[in-house]
Amino acid sequence: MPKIGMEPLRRDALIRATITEVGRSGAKGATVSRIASRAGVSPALAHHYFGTKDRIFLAAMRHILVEFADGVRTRMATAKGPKQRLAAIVDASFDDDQLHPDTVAAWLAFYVEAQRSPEAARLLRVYARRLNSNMVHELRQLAPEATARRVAQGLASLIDGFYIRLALQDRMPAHSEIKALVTDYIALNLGRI
Amino acid sequence: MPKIGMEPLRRDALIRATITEVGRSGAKGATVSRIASRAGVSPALAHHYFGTKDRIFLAAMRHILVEFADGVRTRMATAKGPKQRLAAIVDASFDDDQLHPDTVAAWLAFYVEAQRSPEAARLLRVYARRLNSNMVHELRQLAPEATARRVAQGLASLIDGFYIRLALQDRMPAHSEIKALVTDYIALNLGRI
Amino acid sequence: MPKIGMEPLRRDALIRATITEVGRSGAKGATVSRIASRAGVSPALAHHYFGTKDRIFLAAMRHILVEFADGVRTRMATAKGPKQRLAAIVDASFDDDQLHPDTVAAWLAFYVEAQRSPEAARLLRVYARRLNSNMVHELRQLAPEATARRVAQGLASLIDGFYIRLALQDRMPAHSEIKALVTDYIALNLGRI
Amino acid sequence: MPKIGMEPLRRDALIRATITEVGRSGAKGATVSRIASRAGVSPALAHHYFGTKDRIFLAAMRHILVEFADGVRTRMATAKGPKQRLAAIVDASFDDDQLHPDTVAAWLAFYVEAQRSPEAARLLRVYARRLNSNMVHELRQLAPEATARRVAQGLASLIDGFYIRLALQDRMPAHSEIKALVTDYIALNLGRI
DNA sequence: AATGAATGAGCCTTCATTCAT
DNA sequence: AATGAATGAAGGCTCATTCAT
Repeated sequence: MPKIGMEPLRRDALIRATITEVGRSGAKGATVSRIASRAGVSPALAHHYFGTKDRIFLAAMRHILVEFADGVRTRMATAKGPKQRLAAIVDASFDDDQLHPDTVAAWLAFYVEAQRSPEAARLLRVYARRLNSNMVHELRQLAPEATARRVAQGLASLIDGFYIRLALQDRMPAHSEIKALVTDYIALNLGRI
Repeated sequence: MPKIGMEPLRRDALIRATITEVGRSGAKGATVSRIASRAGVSPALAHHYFGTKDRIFLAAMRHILVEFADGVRTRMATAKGPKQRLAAIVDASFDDDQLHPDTVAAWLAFYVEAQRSPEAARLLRVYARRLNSNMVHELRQLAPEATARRVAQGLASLIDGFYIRLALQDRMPAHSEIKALVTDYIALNLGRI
Repeated sequence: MPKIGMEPLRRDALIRATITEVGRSGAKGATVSRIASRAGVSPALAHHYFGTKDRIFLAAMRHILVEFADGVRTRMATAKGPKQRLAAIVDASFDDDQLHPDTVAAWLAFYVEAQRSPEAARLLRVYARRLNSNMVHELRQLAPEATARRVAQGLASLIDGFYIRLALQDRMPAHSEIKALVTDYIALNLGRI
Repeated sequence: MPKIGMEPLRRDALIRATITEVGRSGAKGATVSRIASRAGVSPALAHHYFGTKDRIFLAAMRHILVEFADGVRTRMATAKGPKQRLAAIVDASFDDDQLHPDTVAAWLAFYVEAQRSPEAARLLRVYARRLNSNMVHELRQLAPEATARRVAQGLASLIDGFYIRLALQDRMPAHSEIKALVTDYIALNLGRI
């Protein structure tokens, strides 16, 4: 019983199913069949909407990045001053939604997949640069240019590092503690301001 | 031209080929055929020596971890005092050998694979715990227990973060600069000692 | 030209192809490729419908056993008295359909395969017990319990023995003569009733 | 440490290993490697002595048939009169050695294999004919030619039938009971002589 | 006499993808 | 709009067999 206006719903369901499936079964285990079946549709429909598996993956990646960007933007809107705006970025990174195990695992899997997909790499680059320029822009108001660039590098690495460890290591600190560690990093680097 | 005593040579060649292949083609693209052919042998021989693809991967992972552990141990041997010993760990982490693009990529791929392989996860856990206990042990001589544990977490995350970014991001700082950033992290946290 | 409702047709074709192929090439020679190609489909489709080769084999075995059971049931329906019902079993066993060389050979091959497949063994056990209880039930009306059990054993063995010899020996008697030999066995054991 | 005069020992060990292995793992599961390893030698040596796997199997089959023939011959030597000589054949068939589960299973497996190996089929035919002519020869002294031929057929089938059922069915009667059933068959057919 | 080394051939199985309906 | 039907291509793995030592 085909209905009209189903397309956006199906696309969304498939994207969510992809993230969950990649998170749980890994990039290798996430077959089109499984993704489709999780979304409640046939594998053929997934191809109908996305063309290839790569494009399904790409769409899912884009979805994750957009959600993160939205999280940053929302928090930025109400933040006052560079310090609060830096905190907004950190907050968005360690938002409970973003830290859902499936999402973290999927993020990591996509991250790695990106090494072989130029398009995925481009996506990641765009996001990374935007994030970096955001950080540098705020940091520059608190420290010299060179320091700002340096701290931005460290900050991004620290965040990514916690992500990968959350995905793979057991015995990790609580989310709140992680956030505190990242915030500390900023404070330490800029001196007790 | 079959000779005797080939086994260790073949095993080694296959392990190296695995690391290179995983680094370049990813965990998915690294088929037994490609690995074997890179090692100059038939796929059947790879199975003859390792049994399954999983075990080939495991052996390669073990190889990477052992090499890293050796690097740490060697540097530790000549290091004097906790600060130098911490520096030894950082040094070993950013050794030029360890930072070879193929190795970094392979390390990352294995890291992710570990989410589905209990045995690989175990390997990683052992290595992570040893590293952590090493760090904590040194840090405890420079700061209170709680601080030591906290800094060790941040330190490990920072290192992992740089690794993943080295594998995936362009425009990364020079290795020396990265090492400086990590060293700074320790210094900042322990106060200018 | 894919049509709808193909599944039962394909399953059937594959099962028949399996029996023929196992009969002609043996259990070892009957590869999924050959079976599929005999059924006019790709090997992938065979897996699509049956999952594994084992399950294809199992389905084929079940088919043979069900056909035999049907033959018995049909003949039983119109048989009057225990002697006729015993004859019905013998008749069904040496029905021309059941005695088709491919079927006999397949039956034998499956019979042997069953030694390593618990599920196949279970299938065979069920069929053997049903057959035995059928025989004993009829024989008991013509002779004491102990005799009935004994003759049922001999009868089943005699039938199986002729089967295996039909599959493997040359210079076998005609089907009618075999049937007479089996019928004689009953008569001899129960006395000339 | 190669020794001289090892050949017959190795051949024998390999043949025995083949029978055991085929009995336990089936014709499919009995690989040259497993057979060789059970015999305590390398797979290469098995080929050195027998050339191909088929020839190893053939040798094992021949071994079983010869052992059976020896059993018959030995018992025949001391048997007096046709009835005792028929009993000798039955006795040899249900000798405890011949009924060892591995041997029965192997016998059956070879029996089936023979359908695809002309040489194995020839072996089997020779043995079957010799057995048949033995039986007929004795029976002819107790009954008319036609009866003798008929009973010989039934007798051989009954024996083969018990064999296959011993290999595959559970809940079989004791060996002694089986032997009695077979002996009864002869007596019933020849009248209470 | 015996084996470690090595491989070609082949099998089961999976999966992304296409197509007619 | 949606799917069942179907397959080509490829991958992991096994095994009989060969060969130099």
